[in-house]
Amino acid sequence: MQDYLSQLNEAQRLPVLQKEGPMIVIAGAGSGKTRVLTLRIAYLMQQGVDPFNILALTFTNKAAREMKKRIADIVGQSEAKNLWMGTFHSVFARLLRMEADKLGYPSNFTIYDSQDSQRLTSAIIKEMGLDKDVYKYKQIFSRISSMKNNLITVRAYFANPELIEADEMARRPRFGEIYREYVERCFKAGAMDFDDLLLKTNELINRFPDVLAKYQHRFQYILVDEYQDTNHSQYLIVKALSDKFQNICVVGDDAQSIYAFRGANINNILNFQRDYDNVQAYRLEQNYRSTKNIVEAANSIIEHNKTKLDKVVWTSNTDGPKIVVHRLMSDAEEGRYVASSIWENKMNHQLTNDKFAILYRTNAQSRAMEDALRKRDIPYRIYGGLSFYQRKEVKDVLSYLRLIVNPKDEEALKRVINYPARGIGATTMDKLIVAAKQYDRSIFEVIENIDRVDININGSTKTKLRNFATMIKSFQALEETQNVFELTEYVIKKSALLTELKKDGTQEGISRIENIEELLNGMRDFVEGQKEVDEARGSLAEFLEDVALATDLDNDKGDQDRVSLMTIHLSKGLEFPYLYIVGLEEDLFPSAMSMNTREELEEERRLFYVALTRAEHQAYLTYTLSRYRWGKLVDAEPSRFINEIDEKYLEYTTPMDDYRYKSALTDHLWDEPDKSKLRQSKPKNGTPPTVNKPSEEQIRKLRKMRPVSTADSNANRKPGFEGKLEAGMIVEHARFGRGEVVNLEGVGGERKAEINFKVGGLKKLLLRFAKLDVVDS
DNA sequence: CGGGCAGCCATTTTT
DNA sequence: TGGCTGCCCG
Repeated sequence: MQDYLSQLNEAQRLPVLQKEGPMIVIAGAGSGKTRVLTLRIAYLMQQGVDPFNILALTFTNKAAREMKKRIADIVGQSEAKNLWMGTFHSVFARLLRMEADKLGYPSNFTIYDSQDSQRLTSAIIKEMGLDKDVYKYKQIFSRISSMKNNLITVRAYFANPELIEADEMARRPRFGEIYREYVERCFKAGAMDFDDLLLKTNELINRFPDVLAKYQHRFQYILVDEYQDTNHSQYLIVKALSDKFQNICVVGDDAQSIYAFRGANINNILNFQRDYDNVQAYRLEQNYRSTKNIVEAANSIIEHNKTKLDKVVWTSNTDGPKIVVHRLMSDAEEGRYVASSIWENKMNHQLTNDKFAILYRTNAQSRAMEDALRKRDIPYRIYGGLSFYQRKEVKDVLSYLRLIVNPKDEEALKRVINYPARGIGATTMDKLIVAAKQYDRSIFEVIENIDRVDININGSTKTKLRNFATMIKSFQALEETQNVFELTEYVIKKSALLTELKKDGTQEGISRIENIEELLNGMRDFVEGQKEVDEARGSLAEFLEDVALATDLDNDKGDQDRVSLMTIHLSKGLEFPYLYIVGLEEDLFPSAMSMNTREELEEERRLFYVALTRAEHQAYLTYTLSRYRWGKLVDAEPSRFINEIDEKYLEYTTPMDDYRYKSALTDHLWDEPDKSKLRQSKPKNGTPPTVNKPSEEQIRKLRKMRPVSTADSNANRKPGFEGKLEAGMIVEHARFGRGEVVNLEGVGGERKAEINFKVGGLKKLLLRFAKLDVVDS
């Protein structure tokens, strides 16, 4: 242990050695906070604290696993395995299983993932006969979620006239009813959604003081990682549990708070010192991860934020190369640039693929990168998007299993009752749902009692229903004796699911079967793992819980040597020697949807800060002048964030030659109103890229950003041109010839001139495209 | 009831 | 552009 402690710097050692009392560790990016947390826990155990009395909450399961492993290395596996460590969701799911009966839930309750939740919301909206264009299920569900995260139960909602009025104003007066039905349906299905895992925990400790006392006593030492990303519900749980002993240690970085959109409250970390008495505050400011250039560039970004704690991250690492900024014409070209840059770096520095990561703001951006990497035969792995367990075929299998554990699980039932097709269609389902409501039973119970229920379903359909119920019950019987792997193999055969998939001989069909095989492999590993740990928890139920709470990142077996592709959100906590941050464009990053308030923009900026601080050695920033969005080619402007980095850390590498364009190819682009042609003219991969002329404004910006360029003189246009244009001027257009400017409108990149051409007549041209020369003013 | 087709919507981020 | 829903016909 002493060995480990001696590896820490002074700032890191203090929070490790302070055994008791509330403390906050403000940990800058790359400052070794995981080490502090790990060693703090190990140290506590070495000081005689029972691991059963330590609760450590992390942001991802993967983080928990890794930390547990490191602790095991220090104190031994047998001790470490008794730690309560995991995400909020997994820890409290486990706790709720033990206490479920108090809340009227079965201990084998199902966990609805967000897809289940959204489907249920959608079904309710439909059943209530509401207009789906007014009541958009995603929006409605996200409001339900935010209610829950703020502990506004259905009852609290109806007791709050302001909330009701807000929904009336938003023209969705029946939100409250949807909310109520949603909650009831979940309860009847024996299901909790993600937010329930926190909400019900709160309910449990509020309603049952003895239960609270029990867990306060159990969790004498509490540690919370990534505290800046906790929401109100999580905050309250931590507050309540730590209230008795006040041995609470929270770690985080306000500059990396990026989950406000899902209810995270940055004030939790900003106000921590007000919430507890005699808080010890520690700061970890030395960065061990990145070069000086990267650290200081990141500092210069976050400087632009108003809301932040006082902290200066520094490093004694070398300067390292400057951050490369590169402009491209299109998203496809951006992909090619990144791929070839990775390839060059690999060659020049003898690097493996796993030294590289590509980060983007939205999942949709991955495609261009994938295409380019594939063309160069660079292996990659995409994180996020659909997790493995959310793929249709995998979820179908899991739904059968869920039904075995909990036949009341409505969402699982709806998925599989007619897949593979067994003649139980929508009409029958509707009738069953109505009957379930009428008898106040689950759908499965109605099916089980189909002969005793007054229901308008014909005889042959009833038989089909009976067969279905019998099949599920036979699976249940088998669960007693078989492990997850064996059971699942049996289920996919008996349910005819495998046969159904085999019918489809297409590439996708084959890959579906492969995915199911993969699932089975995972199950085999799980079964093996269980034998080792000898944890006697119900293994199917436990498997399903792991799966429900697993993220894509968790599923990573750290396999092979691949380039990582992921959203910036997912990259939090990771690090890569070579990092590409792509799509640095206004409206994309920062996102057009997050620029309405200062708070939103600051969160985007923190996101950029997180992105850049993932880089260890070299970072690349790219942006394009146009990109496909919603299947349409749209113009783009460089992100303001590029300008916010102090220039001295940047190197602009875009050659000015890019601006040369072939007029034959692009002539028709000059008449702006018809943008559709622009789309059609987009060359396929492999042909020389069409080059859109950048706007004067863009050129000006680039100039400003690139003081030492020699290529500037090659620019074929005078800057600031559009500003000089006035009504009455005579101009010459490359294609339309001479004309007189009659009117000007718009600003910046949107500025247009109305010109009366001698030959072509009156036309409106976007100045950023129009190639005009002033002939006479 | 099932399959096929057409039209619609979507892209901000996720436990 | 692509994935999903809803409608229509067999």
